[in-house]
Amino acid sequence: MSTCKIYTGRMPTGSGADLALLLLGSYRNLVDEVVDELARRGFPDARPSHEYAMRAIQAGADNASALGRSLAITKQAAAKTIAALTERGYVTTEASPLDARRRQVHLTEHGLALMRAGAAIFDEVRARWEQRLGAGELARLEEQLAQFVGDSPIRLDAPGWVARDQADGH
Amino acid sequence: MSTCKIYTGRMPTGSGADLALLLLGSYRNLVDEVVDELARRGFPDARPSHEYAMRAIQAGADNASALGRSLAITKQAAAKTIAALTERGYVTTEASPLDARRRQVHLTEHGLALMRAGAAIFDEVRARWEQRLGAGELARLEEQLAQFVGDSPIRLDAPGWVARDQADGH
DNA sequence: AGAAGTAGACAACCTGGTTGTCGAAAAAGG
DNA sequence: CCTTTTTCGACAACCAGGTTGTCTACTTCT
Repeated sequence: MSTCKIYTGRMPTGSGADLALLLLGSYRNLVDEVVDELARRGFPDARPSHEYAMRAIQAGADNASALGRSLAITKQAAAKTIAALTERGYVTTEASPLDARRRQVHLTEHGLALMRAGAAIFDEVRARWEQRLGAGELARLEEQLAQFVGDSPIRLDAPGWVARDQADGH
Repeated sequence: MSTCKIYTGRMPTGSGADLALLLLGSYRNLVDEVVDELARRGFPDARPSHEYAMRAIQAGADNASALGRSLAITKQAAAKTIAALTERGYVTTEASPLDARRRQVHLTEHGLALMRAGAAIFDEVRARWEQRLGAGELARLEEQLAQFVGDSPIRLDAPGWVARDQADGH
């Protein structure tokens, strides 16, 4: 509890570095909450990156190379992701009849269930934010953020943060 | 150029998952810009995590254990960070005269220069955002984000994203 | 003095990425 | 039709930034 914070609340709203911390912190809070709730609802091994990868698969990136392109990562990394998803039973692969090189990926029922649960929880959390801010305010915030994001592909090579409680070694 | 995007702009502002992507994307855009500019200004090996670690060091976390507590990571990870900073010449360590176990860390002139440059660039980017949004708007946005962050310590175990151009293997 | 706690080092490991190389299959083009 | 080029996926080695667990040296508390 006494972990002193790198950013100790209510800062004077001015420094660019703090703005970055605010953005990162908000993201983390949102995502951590979703991951925790997902674990509680029977998906203890779901990681943020899985969600995004499965979205891309659902949207048509049904093989390693395409998934890599879609996620702006290498096909090798994409293949690893697919392997992880397969291990956990969220997707299956099979040989493509059209192209003997391809291994075609698609979601299992379990995978679809994860996506439904994930989307629902995301929306719940967003609804809580909306309640705190007011509907118009949140929409405005999203619009403003969208301006900064522009049309740049969002790279989510953000890795390991599962928000496990940090118990310092022994 | 044809990397299809996971989030293709102007989304309808409603889904919680997209909100997460907006936050992450904004953060990445901001930080990538700073890292790039830092490289251009003579700090080609500066990583986002360095900035944050050095801030904590400057704020008094002048040994591995303290730095770990400050950053909410293990002391081992903190020691690795200190090693990386030392390698790059941003900090030096010396034995503490008061406590023979401790290795006291402090910033070098080069490290201070990095921090000055980093802060300046961060502020420049923020100023550009402010210009686009209007001063009041950005302040409001920051305030709203601060509400979501609350007083939770911001964990920045976000790792490897340096936004290097993704050239797919051969 | 002795017990308990803390600082840091070392080793092994994990995750989500990265190169680079390769063989097999498909597509393009003479 | 045969050759060249491209693409897909696999394998191996590596890296960054974390994690545990174990261990020794030093401090502090009683």
